[in-house]
Amino acid sequence: MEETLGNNVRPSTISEVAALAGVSTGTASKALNGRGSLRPETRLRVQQAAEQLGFVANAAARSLHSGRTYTVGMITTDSIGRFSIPLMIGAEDALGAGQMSVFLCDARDDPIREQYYVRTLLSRKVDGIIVTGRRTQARTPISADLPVPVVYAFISSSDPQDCSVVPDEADGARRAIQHLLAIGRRRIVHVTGPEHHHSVTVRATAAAETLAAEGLEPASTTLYGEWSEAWGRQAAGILLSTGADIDAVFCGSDQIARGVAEGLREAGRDIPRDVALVGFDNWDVMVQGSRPALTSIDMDLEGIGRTAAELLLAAVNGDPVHGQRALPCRLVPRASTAVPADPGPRK
Amino acid sequence: MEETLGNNVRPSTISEVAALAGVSTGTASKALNGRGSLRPETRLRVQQAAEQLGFVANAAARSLHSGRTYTVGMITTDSIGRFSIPLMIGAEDALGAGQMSVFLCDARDDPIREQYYVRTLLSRKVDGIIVTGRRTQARTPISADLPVPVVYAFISSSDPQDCSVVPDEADGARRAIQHLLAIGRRRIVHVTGPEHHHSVTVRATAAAETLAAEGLEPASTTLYGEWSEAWGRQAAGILLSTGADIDAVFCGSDQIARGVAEGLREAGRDIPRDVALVGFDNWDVMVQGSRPALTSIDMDLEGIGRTAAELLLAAVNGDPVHGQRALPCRLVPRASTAVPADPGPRK
DNA sequence: GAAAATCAGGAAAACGGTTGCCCTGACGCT
DNA sequence: AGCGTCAGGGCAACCGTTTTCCTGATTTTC
Repeated sequence: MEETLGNNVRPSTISEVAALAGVSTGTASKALNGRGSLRPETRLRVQQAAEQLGFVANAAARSLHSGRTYTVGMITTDSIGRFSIPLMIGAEDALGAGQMSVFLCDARDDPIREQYYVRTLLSRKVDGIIVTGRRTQARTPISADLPVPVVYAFISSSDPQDCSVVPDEADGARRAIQHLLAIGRRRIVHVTGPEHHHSVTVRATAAAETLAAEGLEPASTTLYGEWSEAWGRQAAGILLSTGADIDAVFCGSDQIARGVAEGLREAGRDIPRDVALVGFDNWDVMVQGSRPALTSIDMDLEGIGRTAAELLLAAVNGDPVHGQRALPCRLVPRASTAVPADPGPRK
Repeated sequence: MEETLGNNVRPSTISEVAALAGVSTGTASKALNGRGSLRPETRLRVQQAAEQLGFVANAAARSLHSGRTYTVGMITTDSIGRFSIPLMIGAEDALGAGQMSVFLCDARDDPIREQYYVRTLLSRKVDGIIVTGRRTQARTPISADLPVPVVYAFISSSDPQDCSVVPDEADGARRAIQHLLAIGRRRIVHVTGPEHHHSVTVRATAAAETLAAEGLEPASTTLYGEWSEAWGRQAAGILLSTGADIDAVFCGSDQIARGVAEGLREAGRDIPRDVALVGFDNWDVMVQGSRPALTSIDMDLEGIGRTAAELLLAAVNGDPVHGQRALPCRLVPRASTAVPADPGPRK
């Protein structure tokens, strides 16, 4: 009863195909791979036999001979999270198109686990490894002298010789400020995350420089806090209570921006009329849930994943790229910076 | 310059190890795997040679012989999303502990892609396949008569003989209602997602039945809408304008609950004093961002992923389990149902 | 001290597929 | 008729590892 259904359940081998087609295994192989010189009729006969048996070549056996596995490992250093997913999607996209399969390894920020995974991946003879993680800050390389190419995505390697693909966060901050300037705001303040976070300092610095380049000063000292909505609400309170004269806030994350939006709105400030707001990350659920919808900076994580995968493929094919590549960000305009004069953000 | 660093870069084979240790490859294999009868001294010599060369056994060659690859495929039917991640983490957890590696396949809801991936996985001779997806609704099996076991996680297969692990959503709804009853609420209404969504009907039915079992009727007809905060806010407006006399709302998702919370709060209603609120999903960013923090139903997605992986491992080891397994939900109490009398939710 | 038992390790055959080389036979040419 | 050419397809080596079988050598046993 159990297995009444199964007929072609047992995977068949090329010798069975060959036998059915009445040829040798070598000939069968050539027929299926379009090699050698065979009569079209023979080729067809083998193909039909393979079809009939549901034959699928054993990748292990094949790779044993070719040395290539068409497989890569993807190590995410901290648990698979909001940032890792788009990166993985992007990478998987580019690799899948290249007929590669992906080994998923979640190292959970544990170096031991990570080394274990590297070892496993090497035993599986992956053609390459992609390392991703939550923070853009540089990390120590996963291992020196690996027999396969490695590309870091989002996270970067502290070894400048390693290939890393990261978002140009300074570019993102610059775009945010320039956008606010473009809609006529001049009294701009920056509310962001923890002061010692790499992304925070990069973005804050770029924001300040962009203002300075226009001969402007921040409307208030930059507010550092946590990556949370609660901090955003608190920051709004601070801005209101100090009576700072502001007409725009650039936030270090969408969550913070959403908190700021709530805080300001509840105090009767209109967004964007009184205060325009720009977030960072372009996290759909935050930018859409916020009232009004948030203008935000998109780091194009999927693009980063895709680029990393493409560079890895290039390296696998003997064209290694060294050093860090920073990909530009994109500003996505929404209601929180839609000025009255403007009929609204373009679709 | 390029490769000055690499010394042990080329992966070494067991015959190199054997040569270095002065034994045959067979003996080297035995030494490294603890097989056969060898002099301790010989064993050690081989191990040191392997260490020195950084030898890692080629998994392809090994699996060619053993027939096992210690590899499973994980197909996520719709794009890797909020639901798939915890599932994947759970599965990866259970599999990693079992020394298995995971092939990640994102089929993006495309049947063609899915079949392509199944084929690829079979060619890679995975020991089994886990299928996950966003909806809990049953789906057609990925393929009939596969030579390897398949387990569905979160999503379920329409073939009752297939092994599926799903959340017991009715149980979740029951817990939500019982919790509200336990804190003394009697005039309860259900606000949820699209009427024809499988999860929606299951939860709504269970909620109504639980109320009925207590001899209660819903305080208002169930409100069906979208899975969004905006709909939650709108629903709050409807409840307020119809003047329904309610003291609790059970929502079909945390996003809806958050919207309801905002809507009610802005109308001056106090949560939980006037109206208690329970969400569904226990999505951290929503339950924490909401004011007050949301009591929610947790489907234990990680547990589902883990269980699915465990069942798959069992099947791989010759202990197949058929049919559907529904895992209970868990209510996570937070401020939105913390009644004044109660000193607050237990940590 | 010889036969038997035990131990250590080597040789070789798998696993499944690919590929270079070689053989065979048909055909065309002189 | 005899030779060369070439298409078609078989043979066998090889990829890296495991495992079975087997052979010497050593130890045990009577």
